[in-house]
Amino acid sequence: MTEETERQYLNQYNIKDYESPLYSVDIAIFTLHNGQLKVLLVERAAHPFKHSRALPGGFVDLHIDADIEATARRKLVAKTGVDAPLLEQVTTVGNASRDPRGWSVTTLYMALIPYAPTADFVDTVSEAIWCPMEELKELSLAFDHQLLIELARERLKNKTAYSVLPLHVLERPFTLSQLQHAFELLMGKSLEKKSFRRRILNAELLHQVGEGVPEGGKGRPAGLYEPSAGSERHLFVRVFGD
Amino acid sequence: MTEETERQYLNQYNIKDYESPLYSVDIAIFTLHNGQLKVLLVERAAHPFKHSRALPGGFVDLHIDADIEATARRKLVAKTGVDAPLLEQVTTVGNASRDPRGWSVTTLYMALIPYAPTADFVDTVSEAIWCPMEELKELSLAFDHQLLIELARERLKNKTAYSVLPLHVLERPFTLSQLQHAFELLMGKSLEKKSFRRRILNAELLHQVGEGVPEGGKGRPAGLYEPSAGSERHLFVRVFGD
DNA sequence: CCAATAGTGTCTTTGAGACACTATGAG
DNA sequence: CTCATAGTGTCTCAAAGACACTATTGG
Repeated sequence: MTEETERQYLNQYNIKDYESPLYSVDIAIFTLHNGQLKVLLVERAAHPFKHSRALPGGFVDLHIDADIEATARRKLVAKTGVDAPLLEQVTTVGNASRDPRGWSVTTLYMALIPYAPTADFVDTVSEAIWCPMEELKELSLAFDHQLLIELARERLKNKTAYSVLPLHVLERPFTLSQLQHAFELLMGKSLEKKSFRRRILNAELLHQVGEGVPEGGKGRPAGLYEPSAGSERHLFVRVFGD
Repeated sequence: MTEETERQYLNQYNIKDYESPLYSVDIAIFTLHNGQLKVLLVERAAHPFKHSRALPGGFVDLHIDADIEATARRKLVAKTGVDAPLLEQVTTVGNASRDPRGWSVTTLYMALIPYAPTADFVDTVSEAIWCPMEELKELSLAFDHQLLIELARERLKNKTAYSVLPLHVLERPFTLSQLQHAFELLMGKSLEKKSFRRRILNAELLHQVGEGVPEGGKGRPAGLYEPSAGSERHLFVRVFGD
């Protein structure tokens, strides 16, 4: 019995000889603006679902991308101009029915960035819009992107309860009230002021960098804070907000 | 300007026209046996890495699998005969270098099952072995499977600290001492007996179903417990073991 | 003064850590 | 009795919830 060597096998191997699912990477980019949680949607330029709204995403470029996170980052930078944000893999969804072209798999990432108008980074206004999460249900999105957004939203909510994820949506410096507000929007519930401040300050994640004006120009000036180095990765041993 | 319709586009679409990464599903199956955490390894029957040890896994069967979890479950059942276990997606790894055939993506699942000898479910003993995690470092595994196992191991450790995941590796019924031992092996640290029992019993996840003999035939008989319906999904608000 | 926002004092409750203690069986 | 394993009593400590209180600004 002659055994094929691995070298021989690789020489004659051709990926196109096998039936393989479509593989793509999608990214749910969140921000806060005007007291609302918003997600970035683009208009699809090609079939299928041409002209429908969808999450930014697409196929891996085998020649440019070193890994799938690079694919996600490439899409993120193209639509927002932001690099070095919070970018995190959420999950991978793959089945026979999510894409009319056939069996399809997508790895979903989520990103969290401070608000910036999309107009600065895309050619046409309609190409990318910040959609408030509250208006999402009314839209009909391409593929299963409505589901993907829900999955990312869930992760956002859960992780906010035991991390300092919301730091990533604020411009620096920020006040503790602004930070609490960000937590409340991401968690979808209001938090007790004293408990919140005790938790954040006791963890020694922030350092004060001065005083600023209060929200809306009225009231006592608030302390301004910035995260200390590495503090964005802090995890609490207890979830917050009961 | 004539616009192609979506129907026309789909009719002439052919997935093989595009360069796409390889896509596979791998699964790290864990169990406890003889006081050790073990992971199931199989011997690869084909190139690349023919005859190397690897995680069970492989390509999606587009005609059989409804979704990627079905692919993972199919592999799990084939190697262990176990269905309806804990089966959970860990992460997806994809890059240009992990497979000698080219750009490759794999979605990693992990499963947790009570111990059963592999011989009952595979044709040859060498086809599947339970490898103690302590002996893993010395082995040279196919692809990046050493890394994949580490990722699954990390998830196991983290999730054990805020869930009741270890319930899935025990035969029913079990004693609280056995359960604590399972927790300790999965977390890789010893736990304080009183704290452990208080935590588990206060959560009302178990019901007692009698008394059994103690470990090793000596000492006071222990209460025997089974999980109540749905309790496997309980999450604590506080991580255990500091 | 008032309104508005920022920030504190302090009591209660929950649940983990430590660790010594008691309980029940086999020999 | 002793040894081994199962299970409890109870004190301390960390941190969240509740909520009333004080502080600092603009008008």
